[in-house]
Amino acid sequence: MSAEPHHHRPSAPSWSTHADEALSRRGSRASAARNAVLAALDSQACCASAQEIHARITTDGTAIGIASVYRTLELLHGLALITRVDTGDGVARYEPAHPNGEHHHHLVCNACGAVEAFHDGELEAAIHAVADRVDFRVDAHDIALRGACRRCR
Amino acid sequence: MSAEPHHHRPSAPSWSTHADEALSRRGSRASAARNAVLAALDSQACCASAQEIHARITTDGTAIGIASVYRTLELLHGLALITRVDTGDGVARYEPAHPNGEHHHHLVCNACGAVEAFHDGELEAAIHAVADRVDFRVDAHDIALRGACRRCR
DNA sequence: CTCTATCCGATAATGAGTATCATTACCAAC
DNA sequence: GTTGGTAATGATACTCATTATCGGATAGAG
Ligand SMILES: [Mn+2]
Ligand SMILES: [Mn+2]
Ligand SMILES: [Zn+2]
Ligand SMILES: [Zn+2]
Repeated sequence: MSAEPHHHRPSAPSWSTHADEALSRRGSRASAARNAVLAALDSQACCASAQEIHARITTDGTAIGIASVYRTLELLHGLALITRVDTGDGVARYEPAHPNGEHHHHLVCNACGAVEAFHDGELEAAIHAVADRVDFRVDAHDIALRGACRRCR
Repeated sequence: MSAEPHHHRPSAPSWSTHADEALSRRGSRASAARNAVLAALDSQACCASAQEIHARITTDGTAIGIASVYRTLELLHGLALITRVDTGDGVARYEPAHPNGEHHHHLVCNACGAVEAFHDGELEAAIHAVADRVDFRVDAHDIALRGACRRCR
C-alpha cells in the first residue's frame, strides 16, 4: 500500500511544513508547544476545538499549557493558516487552511452535534458568482448545513 | 406614501402576529416581557443579540430582566420562529424566521464587524441541490460571506 | 556565550449564556 | 370572586470558553 494514488506529485509538502515556513518568515520562533499544536492540526481529519487539541497533545505525554494552544491558534488564524469553524455551540473549532484553497464545508447534526465534512463544486461556483454580484469584497465564505445525520434521522 | 408596493396582498400579517399565534397554540402565555421581545424582534432590520434587544427594550422605559430575553429567544428558537445567526464573535444574534421561508444571508466585515444582508436565488438553488446530493437530512443552512465592507475596503 | 525579543505556562479576569428559586401573573374551574 | 395549578418573571449564582497578565524560560542571532 505504498503506491501513490492517481497522479504523481513529489510528496506534497504537508500543511504543517507550509505553516512552519510562514511562521518563521514572520519572525516567529519554533517551540515545543507550537510544534505540538501544528502537528495536532496536521493530523486531524476535520475541525477541532482548542480543548480537544490540548487534550490530544497532553494524552500523548507532552505537557503544554492551554494558553499556548489558544495563543497559537490565534496566531495561525491571523495568518490565515487555519480556518475557524463555528458550529453554534459556543465553541470555536479550527482546521488547517491549505494554501491551494482546497477546503470543505460542514454538515452539523442538530441532535447529536456531529460534524461531517462535504465538498461540492457547483456550490463553490455559486458562491463565487454571488461574491462578484455583491457590493462587498468577499475573502472567505462559511457554509454549514444543519439537520439530522444518518444515525439521528 | 400609503400605497401598497407592487402586488396586492391584504396586509400581510406581521411576523410577531404569526409568532404570537404559534406561542398560544403551544399553550404559552402572553406577557409584558415576551411581548416586548417579540416587538423588538419584529422591528429590527437584521439580526440582534440578546443584550442588544434587552438594551433597546429597557431604553424604551420598559423594565425587563435579561433572563427573560434569553428565555424568550430560546423558546422562539426551539419553535423555529427565529433564526440564530453566528457571526463568529462569540455572540449569538437572532432575527425573525418568516413562515414562508423567506430569508437572507449575511456579509460580515472582518474589519469593523458590520453585518449586511443579501439574498441570491441562484445560491439558494445550489444549496438545495447540494442538500439532495448529500447523505444527511438538511433542515437549514447557514451562509456567511466574510471580507471587507465598502467603507473598510 | 550573551543578550533580548519572544514564548511559556500558571492563574486570574472576563463575559456570554444557563440554572436556580422565590415571587408574581395568568386562567380555567369552582 | 376565590382558588389552585401552571407558566413566567427577574435577581442572582453559576458554568465554562476564551482572554489578559506576569514572572520565568528559551530560541537563536551575533
Ligand atoms: Mn467553499
Ligand atoms: Mn438561503
Ligand atoms: Zn446526529
Ligand atoms: Zn467594515
